[in-house]
Amino acid sequence: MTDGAPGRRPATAHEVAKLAGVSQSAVSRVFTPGASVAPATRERVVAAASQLGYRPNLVARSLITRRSNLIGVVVPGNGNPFYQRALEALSVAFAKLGYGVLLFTTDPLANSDPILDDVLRYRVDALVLISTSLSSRFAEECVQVGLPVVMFNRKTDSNAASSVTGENRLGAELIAEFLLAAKHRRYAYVAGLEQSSTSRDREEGFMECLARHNVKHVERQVGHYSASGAEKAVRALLGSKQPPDAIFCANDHMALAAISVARAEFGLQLGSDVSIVGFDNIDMGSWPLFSLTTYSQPVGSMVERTVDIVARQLAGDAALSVQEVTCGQLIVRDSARKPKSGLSTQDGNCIWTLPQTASRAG
Amino acid sequence: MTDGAPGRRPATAHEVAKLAGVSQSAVSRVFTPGASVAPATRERVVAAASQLGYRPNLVARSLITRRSNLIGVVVPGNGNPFYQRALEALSVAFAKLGYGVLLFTTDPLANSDPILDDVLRYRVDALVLISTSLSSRFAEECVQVGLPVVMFNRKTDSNAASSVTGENRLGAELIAEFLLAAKHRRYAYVAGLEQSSTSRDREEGFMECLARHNVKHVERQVGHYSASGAEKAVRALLGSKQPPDAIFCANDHMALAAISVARAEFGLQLGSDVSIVGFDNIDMGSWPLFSLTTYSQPVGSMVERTVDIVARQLAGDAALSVQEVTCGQLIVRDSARKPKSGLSTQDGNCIWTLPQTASRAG
DNA sequence: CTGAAAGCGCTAACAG
DNA sequence: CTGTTAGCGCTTTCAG
Repeated sequence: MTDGAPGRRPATAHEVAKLAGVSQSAVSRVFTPGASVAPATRERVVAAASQLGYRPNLVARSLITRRSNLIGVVVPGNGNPFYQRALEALSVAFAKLGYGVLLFTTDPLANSDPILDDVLRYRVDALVLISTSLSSRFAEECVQVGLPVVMFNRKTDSNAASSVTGENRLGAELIAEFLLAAKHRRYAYVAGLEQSSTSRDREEGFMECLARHNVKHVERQVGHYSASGAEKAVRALLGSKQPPDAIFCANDHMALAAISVARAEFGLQLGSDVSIVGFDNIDMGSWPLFSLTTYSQPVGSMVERTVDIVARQLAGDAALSVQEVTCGQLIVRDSARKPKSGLSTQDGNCIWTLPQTASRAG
Repeated sequence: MTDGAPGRRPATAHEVAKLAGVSQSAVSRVFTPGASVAPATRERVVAAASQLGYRPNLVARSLITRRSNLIGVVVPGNGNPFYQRALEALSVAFAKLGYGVLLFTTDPLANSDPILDDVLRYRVDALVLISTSLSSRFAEECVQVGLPVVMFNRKTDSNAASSVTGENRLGAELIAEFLLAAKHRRYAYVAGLEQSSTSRDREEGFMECLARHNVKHVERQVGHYSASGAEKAVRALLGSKQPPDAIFCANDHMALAAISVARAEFGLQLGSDVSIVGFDNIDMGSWPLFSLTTYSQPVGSMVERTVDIVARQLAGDAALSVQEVTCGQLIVRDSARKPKSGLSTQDGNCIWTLPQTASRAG
């Protein structure tokens, strides 16, 4: 009832039409959402279609509508769980809107220029760049060709493409305030990738806030957003003569690796011997073993915003470029020493906000 | 030099032909790998093409070649790092062969039947099912329609579709032998999903081997392959009156969550108070904090095999259904107590093999 | 509401 | 080696 022969090629609208005794365009209409077809006709077509196992060929449809219904999504293949979640959510959200996700994984090591060609050849309707380290020229080239681009968790200097990011600067500042309030002595930052706008913004927020509070020296290492990079960075930090007692890692993935090293290799107690804070709030951070203090980036809303921007651009009624910032919170757990005040509870999480009394330079 | 107007639609072969003063088919040939074109012609076409920023429209090509150059990949959205790695590797490998990856994420909770429709509509050339819990009818339906299907890390009873799996049974048996050799007393298994062939095979291997050695009672919990599921399972296990001292989790993702709970909530010392073993050998298992003993599934070779099967099927010269098993090893770290003998080193890992003296029933 | 006709951009025989 | 001629399977006017 669903197919003819095993290996036969898929039924066409033409064949359905013949079987149903109608014209091929009638078949097309039945499978076009807004078209008007007589109930009787529709019924016969549907019957014939299901008998033949017919499904409209999206390729053919794309050719004429000039819409592939495909969204290209570019993800760096570095094992960051935050991207996994984002990708999962994007995929589900786009599917719900009838779009397919064409996945491109950038090898963090190799040159990823050919991806542009692939993307353009496949005629994707839009492109989502998940915080990848592609040259910023990339996005601009796409925009120039008229391809809507949304950068997820990243920005470029020129605001040619839209972007959805978390509160990188603000979050990092708050983390600095938080660590200061708990009276740490020696601070360190573990950067992601040097080219990454996200890592830079977080670093600036962190460093500048510390500077405002007269912290002169802040240790710095680069973790390349990878677990092994973070491990090395933290070994260097904690192995030095005057190890820091407060480490801010540019993202959770690195923060977890940092905790692993601090505990297992240096025998340190998190939250007392050393404080480690991350950024993202990935699921694993809440595992009792890590209990990571972190500034959250709400994947759900970020994905929502992203999908929304794409949808609006595709509908044609949107500005060409939007910069969205989604709000997060400082989620307090046990990986960092806690200040006396400023703590409260929200949605089952302990969060920290800057007490009124403290000064907050703009 | 790469484009005409900003928002204009992409150049067509026709336009390139006009500009180059050749026929449209000449343009087509220039962009077809094996075609014969006079050097002079090629040059003019290439020049015109680059001036117009022309790239062949894969959609149009697909329509006529009846090949979308798209491989559908279905992944369960449960945050398992093993799948993330597999997906990354598959994506890179297929890209290298000129295929795009169309991603489908199954919501572990929701019904995923509509995916079949999507997949078929997009006319993907082949389908890779990453150990998803889709009804086994799914794969069979695809095969019946003539769509090549490879199951990654999973099998169905009917061998209609090809599959690439690790040594589930053998690995689990070896784990049992390993735990027995280290003289544990009370054994437990944390299952994945009940429907999962992978979890069942591992359970069978584990249980039967223990039974052969006269272990009567083995505790059992279901972790649903999720971190939170595993946490619950382990709490139940370790919170009981007679907690097990040897726990085999159906995969690493759950094993890590289990370790987290055992250490942080029960204050247990891994490898002495309790032994936890996983399956997969994901990167995080080697983090010093976890130091997970596990049976490895080599993602690299599994992906290679998968891509190879797909490629062969697409080339037409392959058997319709192949069942491949890729070999792994028992990687010994510190999360489980070690036996006296059988340990050796390989590729920087400590591995365990069954000492000759012990009996090994078939 | 329905059918006929004209393509979407490209590949694949064919003659030349 | 090159141009001409048919379509691939579908959407979309346009008459009826």
